[in-house]
Parts: sequence; structure tokens; C-alpha cells
Amino acid sequence: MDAFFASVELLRYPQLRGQPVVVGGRHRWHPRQLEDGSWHFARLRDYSGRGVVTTSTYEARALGVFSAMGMMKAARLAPDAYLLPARFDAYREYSRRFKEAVAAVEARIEDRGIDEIYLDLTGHAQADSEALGARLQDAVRDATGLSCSIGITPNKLLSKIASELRKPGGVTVLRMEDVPARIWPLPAARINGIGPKAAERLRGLGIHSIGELAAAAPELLQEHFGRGYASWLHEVAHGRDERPLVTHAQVKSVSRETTFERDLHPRRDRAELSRLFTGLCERLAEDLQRKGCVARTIGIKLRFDDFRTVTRDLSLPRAVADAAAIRGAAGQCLRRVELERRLRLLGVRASGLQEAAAATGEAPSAQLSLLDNLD
DNA sequence: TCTGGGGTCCTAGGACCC
DNA sequence: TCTGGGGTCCTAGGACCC
Repeated sequence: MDAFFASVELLRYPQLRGQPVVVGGRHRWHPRQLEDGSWHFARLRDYSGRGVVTTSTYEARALGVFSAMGMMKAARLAPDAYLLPARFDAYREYSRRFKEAVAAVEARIEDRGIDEIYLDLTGHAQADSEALGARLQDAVRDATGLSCSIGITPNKLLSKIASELRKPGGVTVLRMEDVPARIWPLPAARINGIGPKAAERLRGLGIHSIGELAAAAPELLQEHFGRGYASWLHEVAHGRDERPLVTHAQVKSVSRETTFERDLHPRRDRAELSRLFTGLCERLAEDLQRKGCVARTIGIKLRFDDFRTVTRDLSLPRAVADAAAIRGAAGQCLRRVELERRLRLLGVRASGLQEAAAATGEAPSAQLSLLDNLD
């Protein structure tokens, strides 16, 4: 989906179309309706405090404002940009609608988050890729009023890259033989799985483009990245990717975390920290119960004022899902951390998830096997 | 002016088991 | 007297993605 969150906001506030608009920050910046019926919107320059840009319109991106950028930095770059708080419930609803519209064209869908999917269009009745892409875009637009960009290629790796070549609203069809001309000139970091760290290390080897990565000596890559990652780099640089479509995956973990408005002192702000901690555990318990899950492992995450992050976790003899048990386990984790600095973030995580219905009683280790006595 | 919140996957050491 | 070779689970951290 193109600039998904921002585009959903523009459906609600069409008067902001064509303007730089930023979605993000921390609540408190809701538009308000004036007596004459017109709306008053906050501007980025009004913003103060923590938070990052969640999504920006293409007009805001033209001013250098991108996702994950700190809000205060964004405000310096685009002080006049309009500022809207994120409304996740609305985005989830539009997400559901666009996926449903696509499913009517092709049922097999791999969910890649709130605004992205993969489809397997192999052997689809509509054999013309461009026409099929246009049909998918029409279906999404009819259902949501939103535009999307599509890449149609032999695999997920190339489709992801291709979908970004003609944003917004583009359909890009690539074949394997197009890889040298269309893919190799792109920066290596455009490959899904090459992040900032790997891109930086590649640059250190003089490798900037995907083409340079494809031409790199396998021994050089192996020396710097290890065998597994090196051979993956070599394969993806040639556009090769055999990953299948994953149409249903079970959730592995759920978590809740919060960054405080101001850094909190472990002792002086103990009462407030304790209250926040309990609140996170309660929300996590609700999440688990809503999903019908119980968790064998409970963990915590702390971020100090210097941005150092630590985690601790604890596996329990029995899976749990209630707030008190989560709070108890998380509290034990917390005692294993030396709290010598102020905190900026606190989080709680549940993993080792099982279906609540299937998870009665002890783990199966209590059962005796006949073989136990034979070794 | 520091840098959100929700996830997945990988690595690596140690405990423990057979 | 230098002590194998498998395996799983637990824990911590980090890269990466949306």
C-alpha cells in the first residue's frame, strides 16, 4: 500500500491532499473542529517531545521526512507539514478491507504485516501480468479508495524490489533476464534482509550496488560474512529466491512496551514504574487471552537513558496467561537487572505460546518412556 | 533534538540428557 | 588420564522488517 497510514488519513481529511502530512508522534495532536465547521490541524513545528515519524505523504518525503525519523528532526526539516496522530484501529480496518479485496482475485495470500502481502499468481487465469496487476489495483481502490504498488516477478525477493520501482500506483513486471538491467544498478540495501549494518560492511568492501555484490568474489564474502550469509548474498544478488508462499503462520510471541515521556529513575520513580509495569502485564494478558494463547516464557525489556537495551526472560514450569502470573514472572526477571541508570523504556513479552485449550497440566516431560530405563 | 512499537530469525554459550 | 557425539532447552543479544 502506498504511504498507507497517511493515505488513510487523507481519506478522512481530503482537504490535506497535496500537502506534506506526517503521521506519528504521541497522541495529543488530534485535529479539532472550529465553530465555523472548518478543521484546525497541528503543524510539525508545534510538536515537542519524544516519538518518531510513522508515515509521511510523498510531499513530506520530498522535504526529507521519512518513516522512523525522530519527530524533532522532522520538525526542523518540514516545520509547516501537517501533523496527525496515528489511528491504528482505522489502519487495521483498511488493512482487512484491502486484503479481502485481493483475496477475491487470488485467494492464496502471505500476510507481511499491515500494508504488505505476497501472492502466488502462477497459473492464474489472467495470464497477462500487466492486466492482472491493474485488476488487483482496481479491486483495492474500489474497496478502500487507496492506491497500491505491485511487482510481478518470478519470486518474492524480486517482487518486493519491483513493487518499489514505480511508487506510488505502479505495476512493475520483471523477468529473470531483466535482473542485470533493472536490479543490478540498485543499492545493495534495497534487498530485503540487507539492513543498515550489512550495507555499511558491504560499502567497506567497496560494494555499493546489487550488481557489484553479484560480481564479488565468493571467497571475499565468505571471509567477511560467514558461509551461510555469504552464499545467501550471492544468490539474492543474482535475483534467485526459492522461498515458498507462507499462507498461514502461527504467532510466536506477543509483547507490549512503552517509551516514557521522560526518563524514569529506578528508585525515585519507583511507584510510577511499578504502575506502568503492571499495566503492561495486564495488557499483555488481555492480548494472550484474546488470542486464546498461554505462554511458557515471560520476558522483560529495558532501555536505559543511554539507549542500552537489556532483556531477561524466564521459562515457567506451566504456561500462563493471567496478569498476576505474568507480573510475577516479569518481576523475577526484573530482579536480575542492575538498575543503575534512568530508564526510557519498559516492555513485557510472552513467548513459547501454546493454544490455551491444548495446554492443560504439566509439560509432556512428566510422561515416562519405556526407553528411559534402557540406556 | 536522540532514536516507536510490534514482530521474526539467527547466533552462541551453557546446562542437561542419552 | 585429558576426557565422544549426538540432541534439546534456556537465555541474551542483535539484525532486520513493517
